[in-house]
Amino acid sequence: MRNTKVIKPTESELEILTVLWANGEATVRTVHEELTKTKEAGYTTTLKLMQIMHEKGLVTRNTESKTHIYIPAVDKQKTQLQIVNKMISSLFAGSPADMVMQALGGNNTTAAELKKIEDLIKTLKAKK
Amino acid sequence: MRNTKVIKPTESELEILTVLWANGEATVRTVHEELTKTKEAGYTTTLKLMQIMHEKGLVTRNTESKTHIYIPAVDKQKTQLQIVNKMISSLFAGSPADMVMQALGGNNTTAAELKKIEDLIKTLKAKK
DNA sequence: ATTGTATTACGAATTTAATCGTAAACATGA
DNA sequence: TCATGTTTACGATTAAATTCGTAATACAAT
Repeated sequence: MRNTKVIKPTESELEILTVLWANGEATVRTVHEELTKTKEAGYTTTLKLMQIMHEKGLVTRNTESKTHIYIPAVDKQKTQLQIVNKMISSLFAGSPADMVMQALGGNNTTAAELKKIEDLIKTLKAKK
Repeated sequence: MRNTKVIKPTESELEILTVLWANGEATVRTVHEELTKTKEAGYTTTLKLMQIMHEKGLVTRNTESKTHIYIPAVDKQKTQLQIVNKMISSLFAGSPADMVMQALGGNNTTAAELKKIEDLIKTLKAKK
């Protein structure tokens, strides 16, 4: 089986991946500016993190021009699922429903969002 | 406002909290034995973690008898919600529905669980 | 060419989390 | 009392994640 090695991104790495997923690809500067909308960070810190991510294989990069362009190398859906599943098993006794109830119950979820989920459930039930 | 300081439990601390929540209270030995069902861990490591949790205020403890009894000091629902919300905002662009769809879609969720969620949504919609 | 600016590379320092060895305190039972 | 086992306390070590200073490199403008 290939790809047995599951790389677990850290908190900071996830933030960076999120920017990359949203943009398809990005320079360090772009990522950094996106991040600093939310939190403090030095430029070289972001750079270093992205270099480490490259070593880990979380991203690839195009180094043709001096300003490197970073591309996410892990799938968004897969990564999200991996993290959500981990949380479900470690914090919700393996019950997705329990987790969903927390997520929906505590949040001011909009009617539109509830509808989306309802539809999803219908689809899932149909598959059974 | 009181309780401004939000303590963010680490991964290991969450595992311990989960045991404490399930039991109401527990000794280090109980917690440790519960943990080692799932993973490797030395007794003093578990002890140390629980002592640190006590320093942080994540647990209280009764030291009347030599064998101390630990009691969770943070609310289960609140803590779960805090973590789920953080994940929604950092990894799902703030959309609970997106997160739920990942959680349900990728998982082999049982029909019973789907039903539970459906009911929950009905309740939430009724409240609007 | 020279200067100024942006970028990468490198490595060190710091911080936080996790692990574990050892000793002291205490209780129990022989 | 003495030996044994359990528990706590303490501190050191390791490991992982994060931060950042500094230098080298490239590029552009003058």
